[in-house]
Amino acid sequence: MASPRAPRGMHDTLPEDSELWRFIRDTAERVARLYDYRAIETPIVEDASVFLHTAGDESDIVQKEVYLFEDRGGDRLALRPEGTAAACRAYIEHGMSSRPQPVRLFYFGPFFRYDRPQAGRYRQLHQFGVEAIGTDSPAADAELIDLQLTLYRELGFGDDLVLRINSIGTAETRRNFAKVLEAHFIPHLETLSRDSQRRFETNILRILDSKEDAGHVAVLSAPSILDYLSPEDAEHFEAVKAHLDALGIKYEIDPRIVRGLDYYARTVWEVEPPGAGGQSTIGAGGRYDGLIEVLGGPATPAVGFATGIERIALNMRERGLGPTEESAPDVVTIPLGDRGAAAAAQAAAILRRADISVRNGLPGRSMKAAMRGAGVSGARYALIVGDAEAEAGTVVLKPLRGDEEQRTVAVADLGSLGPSLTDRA
RNA sequence: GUGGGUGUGGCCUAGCGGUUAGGGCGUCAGGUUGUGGCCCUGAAGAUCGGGGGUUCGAAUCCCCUCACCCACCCCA
Repeated sequence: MASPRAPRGMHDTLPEDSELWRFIRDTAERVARLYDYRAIETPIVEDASVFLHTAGDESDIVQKEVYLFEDRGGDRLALRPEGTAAACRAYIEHGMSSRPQPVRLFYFGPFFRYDRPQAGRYRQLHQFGVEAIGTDSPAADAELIDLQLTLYRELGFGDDLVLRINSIGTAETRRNFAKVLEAHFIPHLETLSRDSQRRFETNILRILDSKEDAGHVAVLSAPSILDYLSPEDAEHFEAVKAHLDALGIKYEIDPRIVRGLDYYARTVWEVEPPGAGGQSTIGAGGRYDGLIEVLGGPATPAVGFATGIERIALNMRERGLGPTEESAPDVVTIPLGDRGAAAAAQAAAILRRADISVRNGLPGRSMKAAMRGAGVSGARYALIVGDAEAEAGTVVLKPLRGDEEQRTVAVADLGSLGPSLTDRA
């Protein structure tokens, strides 16, 4: 019988990968706190309506990408496909509108989308997301972008990442703009790709984003949504740009960035590595001024972004970024004989209390094999404990690097040796 | 959902109709009596993703299927 495997599109994070992951997570949380954002954890499962109503029941997202199930009590639940709606649900549920606004939140965790896996796209994915709920200030948009870029910088990315921003106004703006696009594309419909012809019916804004027709004259000459913004929206966008300029943040304005869902408003942005194609966006954000209301809360403007950890890790590996040192214990014990094994375990306990990491060698191996293991481990010291040492209440401390001589140490003195046995600062 | 590529011990991989299916890494054990990382020797470990066919004979050819990868679609 075939052994079970991890579900399609879902992966194990092995010890050798977890080092990088922990670095990313620690850095993300550190940066978020630098901006005074605080962690929120929401359930991995939500009432299905949290995601279905917000995304719109007819969208592809809901139709095929949400993991839906009924629990034993008959409740309709969904594995969370994203974090923003869940954070908003919590904001409403806990009356956070009566806290000082905006409420600044961040989260880091797994999300689930029933997609066909490919490079940088998985069914279980991890995101770090940051939300500022309860403000329509363009300064908040800029703060989130700044935070996001600071994170990438702290992770070691250079300034070659491309930030593209756009404003998509309100749902009404987009409805009007769709009509303009319709009129623009109708004469060219015949010469556009099949895909674009389909998009003409389903989501005309996405024709602008078509890979196939990227060079098509009709796409190149298409009107820009920026010319159809309301005066207030245009002013807001100008303010966002001014804040970015003040922060010294470079950006490209890309009127082809669109978001289909109604609750999006005004600013949207994406960050991607230069020259990359395919599933390359490593993080995207935007304003969702209508979402809280859709979820049954008070009309509340908000802005946020989320960034994919797998894609960050992918890019970091390509660039050779992240922690380089393999993790190794400070000390490996080499027990010889039964009494030695008992004494070695006791010595290990003393060292650990002094914050020295110790791999306690298990008895039964030849000394040669045990020493070989200690050498391969990368540890700084081997601690040899045989019956003779056990008898005398001592251990032999042998440096594994450098040419320092080994010495015999009283067990009682091990604790005070403390810091001298570790690399750590 | 659509299209393409790949599938040999834990990992990388040779073999492409007749081989005891070979190698490297890793693992484990030895290299004399209590001392390592290199080196040497040995061992365990694959029936070649799964199923069905063609053939005297298949890891090697054909069909189906599954998985992975890549691209499209979509991307909250």
